[in-house]
Amino acid sequence: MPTIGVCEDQDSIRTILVRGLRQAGYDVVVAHDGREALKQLSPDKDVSAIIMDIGLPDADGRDIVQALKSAGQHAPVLFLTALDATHDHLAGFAAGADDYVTKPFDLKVLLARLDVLARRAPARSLAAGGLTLDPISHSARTHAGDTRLSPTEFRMLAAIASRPGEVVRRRSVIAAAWPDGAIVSDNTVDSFIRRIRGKLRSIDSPVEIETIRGVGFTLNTKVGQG
Amino acid sequence: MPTIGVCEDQDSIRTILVRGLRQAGYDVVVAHDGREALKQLSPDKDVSAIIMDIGLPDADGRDIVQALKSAGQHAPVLFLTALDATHDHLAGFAAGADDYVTKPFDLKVLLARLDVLARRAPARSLAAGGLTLDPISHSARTHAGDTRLSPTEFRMLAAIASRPGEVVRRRSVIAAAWPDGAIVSDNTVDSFIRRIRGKLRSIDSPVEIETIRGVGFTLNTKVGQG
DNA sequence: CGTCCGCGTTCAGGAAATGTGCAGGCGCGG
DNA sequence: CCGCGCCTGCACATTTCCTGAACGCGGACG
Repeated sequence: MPTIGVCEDQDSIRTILVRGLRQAGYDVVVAHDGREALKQLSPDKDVSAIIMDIGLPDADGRDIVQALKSAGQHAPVLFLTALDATHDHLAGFAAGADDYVTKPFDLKVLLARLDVLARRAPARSLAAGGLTLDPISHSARTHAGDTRLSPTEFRMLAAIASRPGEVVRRRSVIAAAWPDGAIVSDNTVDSFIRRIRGKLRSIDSPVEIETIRGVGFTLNTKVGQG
Repeated sequence: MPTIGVCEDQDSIRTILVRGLRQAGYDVVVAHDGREALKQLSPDKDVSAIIMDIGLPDADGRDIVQALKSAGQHAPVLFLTALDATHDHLAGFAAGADDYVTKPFDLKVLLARLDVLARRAPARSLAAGGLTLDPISHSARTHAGDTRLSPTEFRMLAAIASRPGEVVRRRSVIAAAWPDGAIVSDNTVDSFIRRIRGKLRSIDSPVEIETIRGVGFTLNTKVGQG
């Protein structure tokens, strides 16, 4: 579920990275050069960490990182580069690196280092109108307490709560909560919605799931509450 | 003035570290072995980061770190060791490392990495209250007594207890308790969890291992207890 | 050399949580 | 007033986990 940004111009390395990250369960945003990185990794993009090459064709990766940071992108950065000298390391950290790995690199070790960075990043708890979702423990919390959701329940609720006010179609809910291509009857979705509603009620949630007949669901703040 | 904890048994290296750190403007707390580290770096000591050797004379540095973390010491940890193999790196990160540097090392680079760690505010308050792990004797202690754990049992418990409140995935548990690449059936993990639970019960532990179905395990304070 | 014991592993059975979907009724919208 | 879509309560299948026990391997020990 967490997303990693990758900026690397060499095809072979980029492929290894992307494949490894996906296999490890990350979503990946890819950029092939600095220009693209500035767009793909802009501060509004929600990435947990960034892997940045230094020797890009159109810019110095360190400059890109500094530009991103000054623009407000605070995700931790891991430089991945062939530059191994002491002053290269120091320059990398001076540019705002959170980690610095030299090529050739060990994919497993890189993933472990990335885990550390992603874990450090402020827990991306999804909050909407007094309801807080904790993706780590699969739980939902309000002022009145918290409740644990099953994996499927949590994915469904997260899909709906991540777009408060908007209407989320049944298709979207299914796509978010079930593996690709899964065949799920509408009735099953309804069943889950019912259970989630029950759990939200049990913790006196200030928001509720509203049904948009014939379309899908939406998250609404309850009347008479905050 | 930030303080750095250093645990290293080799005189030459320890001297270089301490001198370099002092010159860089840090206060330094020194330990020569695991036993001393447990005292000098206890959770009430306010250190910004810890440099830990793995090959200590009286214990494994990784076990020391996990014991410290389960006791509530959440300062970031940098392992400094001669163990360079992939599985050594992975074992280090599985044990809760925030960085991992191999000897021989470049002092300037190490200081730069330390800067990155020390800059981060850990801001954790949770502790596995009432349960103390002793990495030297591989035992767990409460007010009611103590019990010995097998090496695997201890590493599993340490992995879970070193992150109180967080959910530790099965994968992480396996990564922390078994060598890299080991094929461990879920059933085996369950079996160990059961034995650990039994031992915790036998010493009337105020905390217990709770399973998060489909995800992993977490350390919880028992209801009705402190 | 044989025995015992600690340790890691595995199995079978059952319990519990979760995923799925039926049947019937209610209510919204036309 | 009708029909479809949604809600509810329930039953069933499946997955995941717990329990109790046993096995094999190796080291310690006599």
